[in-house]
Amino acid sequence: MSRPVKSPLDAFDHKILAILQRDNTTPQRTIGEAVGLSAPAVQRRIKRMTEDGVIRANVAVLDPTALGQSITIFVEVEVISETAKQIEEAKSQFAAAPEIQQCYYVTGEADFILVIVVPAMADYEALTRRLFFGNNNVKRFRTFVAMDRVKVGLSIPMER
Amino acid sequence: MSRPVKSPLDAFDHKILAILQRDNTTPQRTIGEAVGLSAPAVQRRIKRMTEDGVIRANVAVLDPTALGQSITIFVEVEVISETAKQIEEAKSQFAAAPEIQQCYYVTGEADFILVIVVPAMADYEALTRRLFFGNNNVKRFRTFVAMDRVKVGLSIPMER
DNA sequence: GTCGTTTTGCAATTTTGTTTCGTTGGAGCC
DNA sequence: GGCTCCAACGAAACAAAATTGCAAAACGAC
Repeated sequence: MSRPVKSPLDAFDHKILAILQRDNTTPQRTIGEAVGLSAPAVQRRIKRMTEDGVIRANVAVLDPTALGQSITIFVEVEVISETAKQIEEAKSQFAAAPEIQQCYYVTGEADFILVIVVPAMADYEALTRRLFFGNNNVKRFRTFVAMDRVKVGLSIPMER
Repeated sequence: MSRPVKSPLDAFDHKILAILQRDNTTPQRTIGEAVGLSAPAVQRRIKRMTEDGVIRANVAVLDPTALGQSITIFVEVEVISETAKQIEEAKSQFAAAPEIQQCYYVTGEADFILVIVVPAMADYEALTRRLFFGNNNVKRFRTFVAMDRVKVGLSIPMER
């Protein structure tokens, strides 16, 4: 972890972020016009927010079906022992699996919720054997197969 | 919507995509060196894949906590009637809510799984009133609050 | 009001993206 | 084989965007 020495974000920053999280290929000059700043000013703000960790990454979003990775699966995992050590172990194990796109540690009837993308059911089966059946701290897991990815994004709504 | 006339992706394309989905600010020249192509060749491939819809978007990933949107919530929704019309209605309703980042139509004990990000619990409560209690086709919903976003991404594993 | 700090805009520079164009390599055909 | 056609390539020229340096304006503290 680096050092997130956050300066507060003002209205300019919010507008810039709103644009970038929709399309980060937008030229700084265009952003500048949209928010009422010069291109260098925009650039400095982007740099600052990147260093502060407000902007975590700049990525291309791909279509899974175009890559033969057409199955999306949700899994609720319930563990047996919830000691700090065991939880950390589970977290790092889940984080390390490339098929696992998202992993959350949650309250409620489950302990972890995973979002998994695989080419075929056989791959998911192999994954369950490795991650769940091969882990004796996993009490139970429930699988949900996505029939339709109605909406997929990481965009954060920005009011103002 | 244009026409996604997909050409098959070769090994070069895969390598390029792998780089772009990790960091799409990587210069084309650098990508070219990494994959063994010239910058224009890389540029043409990126353009083609964008037109074909393989590359869906280019976005900045923001840190929700830096924006005061610190609560991530999962919801499993079960509906009463599963006619095509009702399902479509639910889909468009969920897709329209900005707080809902992801929505999947799934098989299993639930019908929909939602990933929601809100500033505070009060906002989620308001949302439940609007979306679930205000919709008489919703039979039941289960809420999971994320204590830790262990891993969050949309990166698709690319073998080869 | 004055000083010091911060942030800005402009202009010059550097880097990156894009287009042009001539060449190469392969598929299909005579 | 020899031929054309087509698709993709790379080198170089070109256009656009990002980045840097610097002086001026805006903001705060005193």
